[in-house]
Amino acid sequence: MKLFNSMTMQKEEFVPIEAGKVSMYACGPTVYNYIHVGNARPLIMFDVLRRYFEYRGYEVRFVQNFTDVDDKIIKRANEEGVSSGEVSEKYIGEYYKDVRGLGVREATVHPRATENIGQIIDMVKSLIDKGYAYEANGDVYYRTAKFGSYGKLSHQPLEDLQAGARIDVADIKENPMDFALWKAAKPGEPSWDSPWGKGRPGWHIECSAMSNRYLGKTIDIHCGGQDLIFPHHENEIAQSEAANGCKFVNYWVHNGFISIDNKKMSKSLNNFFTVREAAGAYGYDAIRMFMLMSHYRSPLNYSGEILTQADSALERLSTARANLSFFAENGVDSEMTSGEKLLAEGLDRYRKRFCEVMDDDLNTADAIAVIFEMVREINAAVSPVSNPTKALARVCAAVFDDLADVLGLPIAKHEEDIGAEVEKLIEARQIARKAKNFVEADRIRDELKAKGIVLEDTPQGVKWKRV
RNA sequence: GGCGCCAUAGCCAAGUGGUAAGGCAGUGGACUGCAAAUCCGCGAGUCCCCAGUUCAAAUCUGGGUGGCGCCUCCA
Repeated sequence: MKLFNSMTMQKEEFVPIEAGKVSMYACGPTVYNYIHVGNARPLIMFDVLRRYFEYRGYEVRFVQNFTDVDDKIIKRANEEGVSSGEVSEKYIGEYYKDVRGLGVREATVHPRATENIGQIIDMVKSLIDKGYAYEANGDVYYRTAKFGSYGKLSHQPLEDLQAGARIDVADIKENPMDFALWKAAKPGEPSWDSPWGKGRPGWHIECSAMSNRYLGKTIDIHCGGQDLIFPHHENEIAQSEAANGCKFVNYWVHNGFISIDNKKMSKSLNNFFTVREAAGAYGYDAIRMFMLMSHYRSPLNYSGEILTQADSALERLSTARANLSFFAENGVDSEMTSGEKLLAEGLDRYRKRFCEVMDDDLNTADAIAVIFEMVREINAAVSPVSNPTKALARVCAAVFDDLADVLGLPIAKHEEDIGAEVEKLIEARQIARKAKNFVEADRIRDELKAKGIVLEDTPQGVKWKRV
């Protein structure tokens, strides 16, 4: 499999540190608000990356943290007159609701910064001991000038970064580019005891400490949004490599942004839609489909129109899958015909093509195209006209489900019970149809449609679906 | 100023040297009592523009134009 590595800026063949295993770290949310649609992209895309590794037989250890102590959380807590712990607890809960709705599986571990203060302090101490950090008025800063390759991920030498940096005259830092590892406590803030007095961790050190604790000194893949490259990921490299004396990450994988009216969706521009809002209007499923339909590194413009398009596309897949369930129940009860056997065997080529495109830097847009092509063939073969066997419908469903599961495509696989009352109406309509009483038949169909149930007549029986 | 990204049909979007995938929308036909769904068919002659390399360029090179991002908390 090839992945685009932001460090080398090219696609590279993925070679795991340990055969058959993958360690992945993703920077998780700072929990002071609902997540927005832009935040959902890495969650969904790296969930797909993880699922695909598993599909290919890897054992994946995936760690995603919660930043649950931070200026913004404290600010929010003060505004609402509650503790910062209450704020983070609330939004961790809301995060899980959205993530479940989006079909994102839970990580192997979801560590919290506040559960790792000891590890963080140890790492800061180690950096001071090695000369990579210094204490100033209860704060501890990273000495960027000491880390020779600072800037290697963002491909900007330290001098260029300094040229663009604003310089605070009263700054206690040795260098404007130095960043805080530990912040001295201010009154009313959550704090922990440390060798430098009471304080709390800086943002960047959390991820270094947690990836080290849960995944080890060197990890296979570190992922996140492109806007984390600088300074966050750059700083993680400086911290981890200085403290551990070895390479931090083998593959840096970054997703592109979601924009609105061609401007980056961001909290600072206040041009974002929360996942909750978008899901309310178009459904969680449409959001996931929207993300999957393009490559994870491409810029993606959010609009209501495209979410509607994504939902329509998904509807076609859901209909096809429901059709397979229908014929698995109502198909011919015999062995597959020779023609069907041939078709069933041919389905493997879709599986193969699916893997080929996914192997090429996780090309989910192509992967979806492969599924659509497969669906076209299946729809033709498993239809009222072809009168297929149950066996064929089941084989098609199995392949369909396998591929859909890799992408986490939200496709309902099993129809729930329709209810006795509706079944009676469907039966009454069938009697009316047989008697050529189409006025009555259409009346019943309209009645059910008003209840959100759409009927389709086939020689094999009446199909229904909720809309 | 430094670094980087993007430009393909009405809309979304793959494709990085060899006759332009896929989806949404639209439209013609088949099927249906009528529908719905489905299947078959139809749409890019400037793949932003110009020049170059090549037997061959959406794809490579150079130069434009337009848009975006990072350099500051941000997925």
